[in-house]
Amino acid sequence: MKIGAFAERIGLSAHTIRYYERIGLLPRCPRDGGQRRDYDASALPWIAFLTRLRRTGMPIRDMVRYAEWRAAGQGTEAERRDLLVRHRDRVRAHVVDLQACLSVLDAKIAGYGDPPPSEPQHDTDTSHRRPVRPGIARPG
Amino acid sequence: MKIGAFAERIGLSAHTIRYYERIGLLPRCPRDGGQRRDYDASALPWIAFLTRLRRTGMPIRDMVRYAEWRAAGQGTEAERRDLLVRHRDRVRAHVVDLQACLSVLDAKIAGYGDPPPSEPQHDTDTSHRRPVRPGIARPG
DNA sequence: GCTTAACGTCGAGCGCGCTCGAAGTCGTAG
DNA sequence: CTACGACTTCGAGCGCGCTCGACGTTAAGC
Repeated sequence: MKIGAFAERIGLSAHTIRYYERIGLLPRCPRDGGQRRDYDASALPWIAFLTRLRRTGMPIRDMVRYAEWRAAGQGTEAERRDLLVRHRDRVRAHVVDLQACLSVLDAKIAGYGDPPPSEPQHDTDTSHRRPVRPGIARPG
Repeated sequence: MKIGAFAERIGLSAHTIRYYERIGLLPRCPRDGGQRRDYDASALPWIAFLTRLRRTGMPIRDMVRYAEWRAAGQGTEAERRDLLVRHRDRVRAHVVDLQACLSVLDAKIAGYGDPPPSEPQHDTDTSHRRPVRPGIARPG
């Protein structure tokens, strides 16, 4: 599988994949005839895990450390585990914070009242909505 | 309250506060004797809300749009509400994704097994931990 | 009056995570 | 044989959200 098809499959650009290989996130991949990258499905789980680390906000330098430990093989399990545990704890705290922010957002939105039905809604059943009360002016 | 004290109180740098004012996130604040910014507590709720928008990942350009609508006053409630609703929906989706990633992380960490008790733990009660099973080698 | 620290404006710079373009190589379709 | 498009390496550039430094002014304490 060439890098273009692979990129499309995993939802990254070919540029990004080469960049990841360059900085050591991805191991040097096998080449066909010595030049062009040729991927197979065995690379997918690792990349999927990497993208999860990214989406959860792990800095790339930490991902690189993890990748180095992984490449080093046995003897690095404790470090890898610690890194993941610390990351998980940060992510958990972040989720808690986001949820708190969400309730603030909900309150703010409720303070603006229901939207005017100027455009017909796709969902025409409004029976579940709370009655319209004109919003009281607030700071913000 | 001068900008230094204010900055310390809200947890932003004076540089950042001036930057926020420059780009229109904060209204031009009253000056003492025409020059130096003089804040009072009435600015706090708005800044707190702004920092929540930031922490939840709203781009600054959207925050500026919101701030402009807020400054424009009445007649912009629908726009403000829509912006917040769209943002809230993105944040909700993000939280869902983070939670999914967290369970992957948990599984990965579990795959490394319990950490070796080389350092004495602060929590010496280990009765709640699952029994030690040597980790099975896995990719990653 | 003098020192000093906090303030002011302005614009440049930084760290991050890509993103892109240039310029060349290769393999296959027509 | 030719054209094309996907690949290669390399290094520069970008968008974001600050962050900082230079340099001048000003108010407060001694």
